[in-house]
Amino acid sequence: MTGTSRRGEARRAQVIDVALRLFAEHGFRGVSLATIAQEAGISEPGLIHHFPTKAGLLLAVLDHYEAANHELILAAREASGDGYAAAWLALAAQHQADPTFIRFFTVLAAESVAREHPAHEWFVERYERVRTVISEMFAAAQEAGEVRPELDPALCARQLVAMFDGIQLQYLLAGGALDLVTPLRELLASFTDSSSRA
Amino acid sequence: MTGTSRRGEARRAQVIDVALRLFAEHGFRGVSLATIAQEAGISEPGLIHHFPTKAGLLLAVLDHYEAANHELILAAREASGDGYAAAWLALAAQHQADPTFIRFFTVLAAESVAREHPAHEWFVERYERVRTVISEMFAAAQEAGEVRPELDPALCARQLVAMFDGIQLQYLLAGGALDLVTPLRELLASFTDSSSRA
DNA sequence: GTCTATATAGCGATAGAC
DNA sequence: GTCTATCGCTATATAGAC
Repeated sequence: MTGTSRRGEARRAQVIDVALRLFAEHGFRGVSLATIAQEAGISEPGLIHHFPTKAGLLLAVLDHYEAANHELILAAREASGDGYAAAWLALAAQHQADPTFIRFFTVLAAESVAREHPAHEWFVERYERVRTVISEMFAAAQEAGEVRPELDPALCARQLVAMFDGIQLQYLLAGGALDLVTPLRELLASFTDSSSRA
Repeated sequence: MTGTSRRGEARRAQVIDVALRLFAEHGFRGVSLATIAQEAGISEPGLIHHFPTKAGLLLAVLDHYEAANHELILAAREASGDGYAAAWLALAAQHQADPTFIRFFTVLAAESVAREHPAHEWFVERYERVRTVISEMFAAAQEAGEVRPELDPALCARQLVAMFDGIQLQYLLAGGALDLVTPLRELLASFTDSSSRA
């Protein structure tokens, strides 16, 4: 929005970091710019200087952490050899250790169901994109014989994403006293081989 | 809160009905008492007379429709003979036809993740209760040979609830252009018999 | 039991000095 | 690029007449 001085960039990054946590804890409507500014150690007009509107700030946070999440997935996939499933489970475990991420996306996704919500279009497009990517991943895995041939990759993708989101909600409402990984691992196991389900 | 005159009861029911729709469309924080009063054809202080606080109104709506949902489940179970799975699928199909219900619970559940949210405790207890009930249902079905013996009923319950919630979120963000029932039917089928998965 | 009128506070955003 | 000061709006809730 403004210049790209080193100090300005640092400020922006700091604000985005604080905004992630506060949006995650209280939702978009539940937190004020005054609170964000205060927690970031900046005045309210100072914050507005970097992010002219509250909606713009939210979209900046969404873009920033969606990119960060994408890098986590790529890294997890690299680390786990080439198993598509292991990468997702590693991602789930990582988010369980630091729930700010899933808290943010769980709360904001549901809030954005309202058509007038500033992130509505963002989340509509995000879910279409995620379903497509994962569906293609399942199709490739099926081709490689890692997924049972009678399954529909698109349906598997919808199921995996749904259980991921739903189990995160349960995790958050249970105050973290719940395992994120096991339900997903069992679902993925059911995609590969019926006899491998524990 | 006040007397229980017939007219008063009708007003309360009317307000609860309108509040369900508005909370579903905009969330708790996204709608004002003025809007609810206007849509219900009542003045704002008139509404406050019946429901002294906005939080109290929300809890009244939650209790009312949780009870209604419980009756739907019992009716669906009655109608579908005694199959536990068919009842859940019938319920999903019914909510797909009129999404107000799932919209309300999806939006409010995520919003209530914030600890200061007026419905936080309500949803924490609700999910514990739901998981317990469904877990017992799976255990009974397992005893009857309808669920594979090596599965953990509690884990199946968490998975079913999670996929239910997650698929509802996708349904809402896709503007209703998605099937709610199929992903759930496939999951339930994987619980009973591995060869029945399409 | 329902209304008009109003209290009180917090919100996002702007104007203009430095 | 950051500040002080403030605008205009909307929110929940209350007081008191009818």
